[in-house]
Amino acid sequence: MSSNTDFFEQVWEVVRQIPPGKVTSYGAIASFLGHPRSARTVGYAMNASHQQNDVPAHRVVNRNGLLSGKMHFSSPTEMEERLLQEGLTIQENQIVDFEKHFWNPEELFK
DNA sequence: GCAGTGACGGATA
DNA sequence: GTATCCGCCACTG
Repeated sequence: MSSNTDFFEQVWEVVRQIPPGKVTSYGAIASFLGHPRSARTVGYAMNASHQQNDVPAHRVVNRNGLLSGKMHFSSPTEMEERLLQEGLTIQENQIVDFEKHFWNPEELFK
């Protein structure tokens, strides 16, 4: 039976597949799940992903490469520090060369 | 049940 | 390129 929160689980499942050093956007995940206009809900799922332990929400940023959700982590610097550890470069709360580190869920089918 | 809000994104002006 | 509006889904008051 599909619950109304099934969308959240779908989002978490995709986010779990994001390889280290890579990032994706809310819209990309939403579109991959068949809801190209539900990027906001993806963000909401990320907020709820705190109860999960295998969801690297720090690898999900907005389409602008901006760390829009850093303030929602345990510490406002946790997201940035974690991305830096994975070899990414952060400047002004934004990922440098975001397009180069962008990971699309379609890669799962490769 | 209605209105407002949110870790967004695309279209339009 | 900037500013504004609309849409989408889930949650709260």
